[in-house]
Order: sequence, then C-alpha cells, then structure tokens
Amino acid sequence: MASVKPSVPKGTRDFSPAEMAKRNYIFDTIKSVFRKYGYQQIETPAMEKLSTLMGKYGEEGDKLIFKIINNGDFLADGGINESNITADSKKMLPLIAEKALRYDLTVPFARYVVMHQNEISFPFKRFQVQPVWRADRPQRGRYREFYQCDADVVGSNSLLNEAEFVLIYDEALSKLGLRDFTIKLNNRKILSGIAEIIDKNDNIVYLTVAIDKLDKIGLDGVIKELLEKGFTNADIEKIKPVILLEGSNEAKLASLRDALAKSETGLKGCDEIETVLNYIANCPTKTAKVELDITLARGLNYYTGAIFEVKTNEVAMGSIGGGGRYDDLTGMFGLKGLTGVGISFGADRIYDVMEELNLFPEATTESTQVLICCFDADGERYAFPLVQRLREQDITAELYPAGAKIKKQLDYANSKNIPYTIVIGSDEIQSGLLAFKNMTSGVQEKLTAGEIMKRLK
RNA sequence: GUGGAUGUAGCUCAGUUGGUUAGAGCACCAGAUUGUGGUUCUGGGGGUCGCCGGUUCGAGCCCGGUCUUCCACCCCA
Repeated sequence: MASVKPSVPKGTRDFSPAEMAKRNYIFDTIKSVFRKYGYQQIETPAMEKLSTLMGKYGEEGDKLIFKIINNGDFLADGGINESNITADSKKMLPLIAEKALRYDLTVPFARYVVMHQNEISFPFKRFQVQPVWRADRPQRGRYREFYQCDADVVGSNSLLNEAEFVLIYDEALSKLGLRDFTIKLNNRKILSGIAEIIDKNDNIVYLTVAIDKLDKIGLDGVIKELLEKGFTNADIEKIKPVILLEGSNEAKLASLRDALAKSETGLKGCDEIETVLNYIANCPTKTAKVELDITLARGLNYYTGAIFEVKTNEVAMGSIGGGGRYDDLTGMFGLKGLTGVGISFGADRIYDVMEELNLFPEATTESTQVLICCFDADGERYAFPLVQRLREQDITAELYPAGAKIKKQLDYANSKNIPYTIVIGSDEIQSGLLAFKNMTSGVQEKLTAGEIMKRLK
C-alpha cells in the first residue's frame, strides 16, 4: 500500500501528554465544582439518530451537523429508486444518513431524560463532559471537535437554579485562575416583550443583532440597519430607551420596566432577572462581574427564560460559556411540561485563554516523582522490588529500563520533569545507602531506602 | 456558506530580478566525560520546499487548482 501523508481532519487535533495534563486540570476543576453543587455525571453516545438532532438548532445549525452516511450499500439499501430520487439534498439526506455526531450536549440530554424518565427523580441535576462536533469553518478558538462541560437541572422552575449557575461559573473560572470575566444575563421574556410593544414578534433576531452593534456603528448605524430590516420610525422611537440602555443593572431594569410597561411578558422577564440578581446580591460572586445585557440572543430556538453567556475580559476570545432555560425542550420528544435550565463551559476556549495568560500551574506538567537509574543488571534486580515499594507508598516511580548510560537516564528525567532520581550501582547495593539526587538543585545524598521514602511522601 | 492571507528540517524562521549541491537558531544523536543530567566545545543525521498540474533551457520563487492553518463576516463554546 502506498504510504499516505498522515494528517487529521480539518479542525481536529491530537493532544500530547503535556496538553492532556493541562486539559485534565481544566476538566477536573470544573467537574469537582459540578459535584460539589450536587450534579451527577452521565454520558451519551457520540452519535445520535439524525432525527433526534435535526430541527433543534435552526436552519444554520442543521447545516453544521456532521452526518454519518449509512453503512452498507446506501444507494441500494436506503430505498433510493427512480420514484423518490430528487436533486433536493434535504429530501435525500434521511435516505442516506440516519445517524449524526452530536452537536451539543443539551439535546442528547433532553432525549436521555425522556427515555429514562421512569428512573429519574426530579429535580434531576446532571453534568456531562464530552466532545461535540460542528462542521463550522475553523478559526482561533473555534474547532470542529471540542469539549463541552454541561450542567443542567430539569424539573425545577425555581430561579434559585439560575442563581446557582452564576455561582458555579464564578467558582470554577476563579479556581482556574481567571481574574477578569463577565457573566452576562438576559431573559428571553424581555426580548419577547420588546418585540411585543412594537408588534414585531418575528423580528427579534434582527432587533438584537442590530442593538448588539451599538458600540461598533453607533446609534445612527443601528437605526439605519433597523429601517432597512423593515422597522418604522415609530417603532424605533418606542424602543430607543431599550437600545440606549446603560448604567447599573438596577438602572437598566428600571428603564426596561418603563419601556415594557404594556407587555406582561416583558415585565415578567424583568422580575425574573431581578430575582436572580437579588439572590446573587446576598451571596456575591468572588471574581465575576454580573451584567444584564439585552443583546444576548443566543439559542433563540429553544430558550424561554434566562440566557447566560460568559466572556473573558483579559484576551480577545468568543464566549467561554453559555446557557439558559428551556421550558419545553423535552416536549419535542413527547414529554410535555418539563422545564430545564443549564450552562456549558467551553473547555477548549478556556484552555486557549489560560495558555495565553500563562495560568497553568507548573505541577500540571510534572508526572513521575522519582526515577531510579541503574548502572547494570545487578542494579536493576536490586531496584525492581524497590520501585514497587515506592509505588505501594503512593509515590509515582519509574525504573529506567535496559541499562542505558547514566547520562541518558538523567536526560530522560529532565525531559520528563522528574524532580528526583535514585542512582544505584555496586557501591549502593553493598552499603544499602542509595544516591538520592535532587534534580533541581543538583544536591546528592546517600540515604537508605526508608529515608528516601520519608523524603518523598 | 462568503471574502482575504498563509504553508521551506521535529519547532521558530531566512532564502536577492527565476540560475550550481536550499540555510540558521533551537531540538535530536554521538564524542570530549567507561559512576552522574541541566553549562561548554567538536562532529553527525535529518528536506518529495503542503499536494497536483502549468509556464520556462531552468521554479522554493511566476500562474492555476487543491488541502491546511489563520483573519474578517455568519454563527457560536
């Protein structure tokens, strides 16, 4: 077979030992916080039925789902024939692909809840740390395979959950060493209220997209864009206070209540935000700034209440986390009236941020604690039970195999960042005093095996 | 999906208007040093110049296509 130049698909990556150490540091930190708040881990398959995923993420989302072509002769077995063959790929797709890679963790979780509803006691708090795949065009901080760390609670409409997620974001990201980040809050009901007062329910997306550009293109630019999208001058007058919202969260809420006075839904949204902010006020975040931002329009397809987004202010990077409340996600799978709220951490983006800010502790790259180096086969026979004794004491220890030169063995220790070595030759075997070397300082001492173990514990 | 850049040794990068055998630093291997690493010195291995095609007497350099990575949109973690 002709040799092929090795490569991985666009937007995917290998992770080497040093990277995995850092990635696990992120995963372990986030998981430990999830557990501390009472969330339990589940996993779901990498692939789902295509029908489970399609239509849940909007038209754009459907395009970004990786489809898996049917096994076997998909042209013959898929039931494609003269009568149903067409040039419309949307219609052909279900005939050639019935599985797809998961696009996020929320929809598979909704599917899981419906399938396992009889085993679950509500409210159900679960977390999930797994890769997801999107056929997006890769960029910095944007990959086609990346990990999400999700925590969701279903079966509780209490706003306490929303408040707790703010604290989870704050605690996990603070623990990872981020110093300046903002948790942005919005509420879908406020967006609905804005659309309601100008009777433009179908155009919330244009509205939020335009408002979001305020600091880029200014008020005139926003107005121009809104006019182009079919909004009238009268509409714009009504929502101007909303576009120009500024000041503290309290001030923003007050002007929103003014502007939304005629919308019951809008006022409900304001109340919900206020309740969450009040919980937080009594139990402040350590690091995070919490900010009401009505331009947050993410996940418009299924969010119905709170919307979250987390941004770091230390480096230029898209959001490192997001989430929200969905009142009826399981409804799509036949289980009505079950509400859920959840958040997600983008582990790969957090990694990129931490790498840029140099936030990984030294210790994450340290693997083995002590390496035993021998001059000859006698030393190896002597060292083999010794390395096992060290391991029994929970000391991470290695015995360098196959009698290489001591120089090579010590080079190996350096390249693996191993802080201590034990050198064993005939003198050491005879006296029982082993050469114990500190690789950082270069200091070498003659110690018994027992003394060395005490040093390493 | 639209538009724009990029690609030379394991890594970071030089490489003149197209012209002999494509270079440097770091890394790697060996020796100086047969019981001791990180410093130093000496030597060495390593390249289909992303890939395919075209122009030319001649292409790392020019042209077309393709792939990768990156940037701006769109969207998102």
